[in-house]
Amino acid sequence: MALEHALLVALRERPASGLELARRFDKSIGFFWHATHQQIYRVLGRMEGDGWLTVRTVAQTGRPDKKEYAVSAAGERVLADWLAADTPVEPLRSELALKARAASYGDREAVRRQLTDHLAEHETRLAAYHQMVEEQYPDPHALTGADLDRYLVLRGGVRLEEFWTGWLSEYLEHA
Amino acid sequence: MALEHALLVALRERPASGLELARRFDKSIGFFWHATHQQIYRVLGRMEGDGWLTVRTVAQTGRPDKKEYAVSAAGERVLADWLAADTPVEPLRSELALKARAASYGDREAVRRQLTDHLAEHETRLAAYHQMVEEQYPDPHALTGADLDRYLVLRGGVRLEEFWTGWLSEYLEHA
DNA sequence: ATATGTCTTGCAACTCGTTGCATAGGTCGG
DNA sequence: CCGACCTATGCAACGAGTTGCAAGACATAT
Repeated sequence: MALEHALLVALRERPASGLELARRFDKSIGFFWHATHQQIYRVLGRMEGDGWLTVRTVAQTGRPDKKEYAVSAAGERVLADWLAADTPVEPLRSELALKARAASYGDREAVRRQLTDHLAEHETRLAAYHQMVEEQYPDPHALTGADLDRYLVLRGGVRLEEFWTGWLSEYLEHA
Repeated sequence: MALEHALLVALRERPASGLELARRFDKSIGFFWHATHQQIYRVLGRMEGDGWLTVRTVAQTGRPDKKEYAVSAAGERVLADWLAADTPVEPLRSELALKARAASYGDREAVRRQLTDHLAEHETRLAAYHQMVEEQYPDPHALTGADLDRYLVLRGGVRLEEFWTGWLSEYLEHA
């Protein structure tokens, strides 16, 4: 029930088409959210039907038309209501942690290999996030408002990758 | 598609009934997994039908009978195969991070309040995990095999809560 | 002009998970 | 005995999310 809100946030930052949103969800917003294009299209349609969004067809040169969505006044209210509502502490699910716990019931070396692969992947992401911080936020102390929020969430992405690399390193070192 | 495997792990550690599993999933295994009892009952039934589990009805004093499930030989094979299979890096979803990013589109103070609540909750969990480490693993260096795995996953729980408390503190301090 | 590719949107079927309710056995207090 | 409550299992309906496929618009190359 929260993809709607993720889309409202993304469209509030900048109006976009379904495919553009799908791409954006693989990037900045994607640190803490993810969605496939089908899911996005379906929900966009429902939100438009509910009057939360306005659409306009945009002709493009060399490409098919696109439908650009923007947040309506009603959508703004939905967004504000959601922001004010309590947020449950989300339950976690990590298949990898489950495998780490169960390693002795199968091929322990195979499990180690997967943890090693994930460690490399999270190290790559961590480096990418660090680069984003350097390039996009050279002077964090000067930030305010939405820019500061986005920077601090990116910091959360950095910290999350540090959690993964730290824990996986600890496991691989001791087990 | 992985709740099956979580149940195999839990039942491999110790045979149990549906309700006992539901309770266990709120505790140790629950650091990195979660499931409701309905979901558990349904999947247990399917797994039994697939021959992954064996059942025996256990009479209890002062309570209704329970159906105690255990992993069959076929279930052992499924478990081993799963442990050897690649694990995709799981996409993350955090409604709270989304709200942090969107704070300027609504009542910023209300968002801060939620982050503060979550910070308190994660500090509580962190303290509980630390206590578990002290009580259950007084001498980590002596651990091996499945015990060591369980300890290291609990360490992951500690590190994850440290991520949350660290990030939320940073956000609240600067935004 | 035809084939190939890619951008954009979308449908249909399926699995997974949650919520609300139901049923049955058993305890304990009044 | 009756009502309230706990344990244990389960059904039905719904919503959310994924996967596979399709179709139309436009571009480029052969």
